[in-house]
Amino acid sequence: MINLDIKGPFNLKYTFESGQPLAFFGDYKLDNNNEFLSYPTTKGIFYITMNNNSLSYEFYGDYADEDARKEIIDRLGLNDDLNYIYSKINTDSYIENAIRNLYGLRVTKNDPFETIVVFVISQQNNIKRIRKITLNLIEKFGKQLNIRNENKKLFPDLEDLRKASLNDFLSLGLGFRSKYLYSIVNSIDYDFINEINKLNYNEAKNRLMELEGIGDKVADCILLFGYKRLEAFPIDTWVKKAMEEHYLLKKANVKEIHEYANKKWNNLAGYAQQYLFWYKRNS
DNA sequence: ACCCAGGCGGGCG
DNA sequence: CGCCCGCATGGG
Repeated sequence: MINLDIKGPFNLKYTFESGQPLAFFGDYKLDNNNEFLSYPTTKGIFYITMNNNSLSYEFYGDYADEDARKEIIDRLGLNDDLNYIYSKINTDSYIENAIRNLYGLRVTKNDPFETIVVFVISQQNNIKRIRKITLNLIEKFGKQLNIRNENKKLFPDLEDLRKASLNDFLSLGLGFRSKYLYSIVNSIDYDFINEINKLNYNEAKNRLMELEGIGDKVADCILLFGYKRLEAFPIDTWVKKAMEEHYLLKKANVKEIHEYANKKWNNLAGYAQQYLFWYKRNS
């Protein structure tokens, strides 16, 4: 057991539940005053316990101690200065309500490849089914890791998913997204994934959108949750609805919405988006 | 039986 | 550009 400090407000439940990658392949339980989160990565499995805002963890797999620590800090957004972020995005009463209702929700930084996979699956889909399909992929293509005589599955990496056929994806429930995922895993490599880090936001988004099945919205999700580009502003049906009802007051195209959001919330539009999305979806 | 879900690609005007 | 359609699948 290793302990981690948390600065500022942090709500593990909201962070886990709010439609970010962990919601699609992690496990969360609340038992008395203890919260438990576990999740697989491509290299190991993490077990996190929260009690009275104190966080401890164990991990298994191919991680040096310091890398495991960094994995959790990134994954849960523990280094974000949430009070500063609130001061920048709390611009009006609507988002103020969202922040009050979701106080401590953090934008997570997930593994870029994992994020590409889950958000390609996410299109025209609902959260429950995204999760089911993602767990199917893990079960079928993830490497096995033995922990205390129990066999666990890791998140499949690029090579694991290259072993899949188009029919494999279809049989796991990906539907019309099967051809997208098949095309992507067979056309990118880890250089492609790492190069995104060196590009500015617009360049990175255009690069991602060259892939089949990645459009404006999915590219923004990958940039926000996989690369933690906080200027990314994914516009799905819920966010579009929130923007039209509370901000733009009329139909606007995605370009106008992006400009408006990044102007209003500076380079933290992605954080604002996550609060608007989850708040709108649950109201 | 319809409608929708963290959309995208392609075709048409 | 904007609009419309097909695309798989399961749940309300």
